[in-house]
Amino acid sequence: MGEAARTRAELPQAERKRRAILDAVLRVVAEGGVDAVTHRRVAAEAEVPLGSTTYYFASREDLLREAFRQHAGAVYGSLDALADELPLRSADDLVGFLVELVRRELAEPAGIVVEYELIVRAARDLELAREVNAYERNLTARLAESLERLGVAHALEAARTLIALVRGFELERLTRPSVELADLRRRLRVVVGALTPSRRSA
Amino acid sequence: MGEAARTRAELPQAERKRRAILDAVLRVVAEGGVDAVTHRRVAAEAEVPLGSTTYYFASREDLLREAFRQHAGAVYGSLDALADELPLRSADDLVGFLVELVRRELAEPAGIVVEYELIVRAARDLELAREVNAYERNLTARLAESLERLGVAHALEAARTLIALVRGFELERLTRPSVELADLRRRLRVVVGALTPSRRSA
DNA sequence: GCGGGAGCTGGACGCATGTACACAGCAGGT
DNA sequence: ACCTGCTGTGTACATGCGTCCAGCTCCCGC
Repeated sequence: MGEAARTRAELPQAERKRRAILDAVLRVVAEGGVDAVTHRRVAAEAEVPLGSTTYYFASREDLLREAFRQHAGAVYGSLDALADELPLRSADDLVGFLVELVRRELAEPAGIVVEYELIVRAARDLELAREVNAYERNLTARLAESLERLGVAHALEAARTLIALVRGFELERLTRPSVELADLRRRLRVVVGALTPSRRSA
Repeated sequence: MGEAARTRAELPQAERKRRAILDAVLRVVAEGGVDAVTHRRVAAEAEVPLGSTTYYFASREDLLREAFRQHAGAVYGSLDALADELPLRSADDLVGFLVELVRRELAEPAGIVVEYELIVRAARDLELAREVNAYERNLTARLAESLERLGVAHALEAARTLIALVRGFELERLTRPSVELADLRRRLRVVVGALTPSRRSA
């Protein structure tokens, strides 16, 4: 083994502890917002000693940044899973895909709160903004690729439009849980209809 | 005078101080986020004694809620002002109106940060959520009324779609200031085109 | 002009926080 | 078998917080 693996199976365990801490951060953010992320609270939530949070992460900012990265990874995972389940063959598939994606996110609202909580914070934290940007670019690129395969013109711009629409919906729902997915579906149908030239409304 | 006006011109002065404190809260939120809103920081920013913030407002939540109400009032004001300047006579006017509205908001980015910062917080604060909801309903109703005058079908739903789109754009811009208003204009044109039946794309 | 009381203030208190650091525990080398 | 050095931990400290409240200031009523 190289120099990195100092003791028998040490690094894997350290990595597991790191993950546990980051998961705890995400749970705390979902429950109490970014403000609630304190070393003590996170350590208690992750059931690790107080010193661990400062030992594994340089600062509170570092903690939040890495936690967002972890969240992003989880989102990529569910995106891939959904893409396997619902292949995109037409514009109608696209609407269904996006609605189902949001439906799953809403089933576990922690992720949504985390995402917006950290996006807003990123407006004041340059490093976090970098992380968020990478995430956004990734999402946009994935969607744009699908759109291109569907023959949508200006795929990148169209992807941004759709994401903005979904974001606006989720934001709306954050404070008004009565908004239904059917509303999102209707909006998406209108916009997707306008984006795909082959489809007629009447 | 009635029982309310205890001393000569006392209430006006008290009201002025209240406003000064709320303005200070908005500035602090814009600069450092909701976390940064502490009695000491706000008092310093408003140049009032420390005790004033607890004297005039029951709690930190109360402070934030009322500050949001103040922000909402300011937005209504600029909406009215803009409506006087740019009367809506066609769908093209609508796109121009919304873009100009966002342009003015971006010119003073504090308002945008405040809005999203507090919306996200409202996900965990029921009272604040009530306030935010009233604001959203007001905005939506105003826009819907204009849409109806333009002959747009399902005006309320269309208004929500447009607002979601704008929100998504502003959120995007929060972490990627390079996004241009021209992008928003293009997106709005597509969507408004789809919403207004009388207009053809080609 | 002055007594009284309401509006207002700022210092003090108890508490939670981030961080630093002295030390424990363990594994490998000798 | 001991030494060595590193990973990981819990305690201690300074700081900054929200809140409380004793008392000051100021102005009306007399």
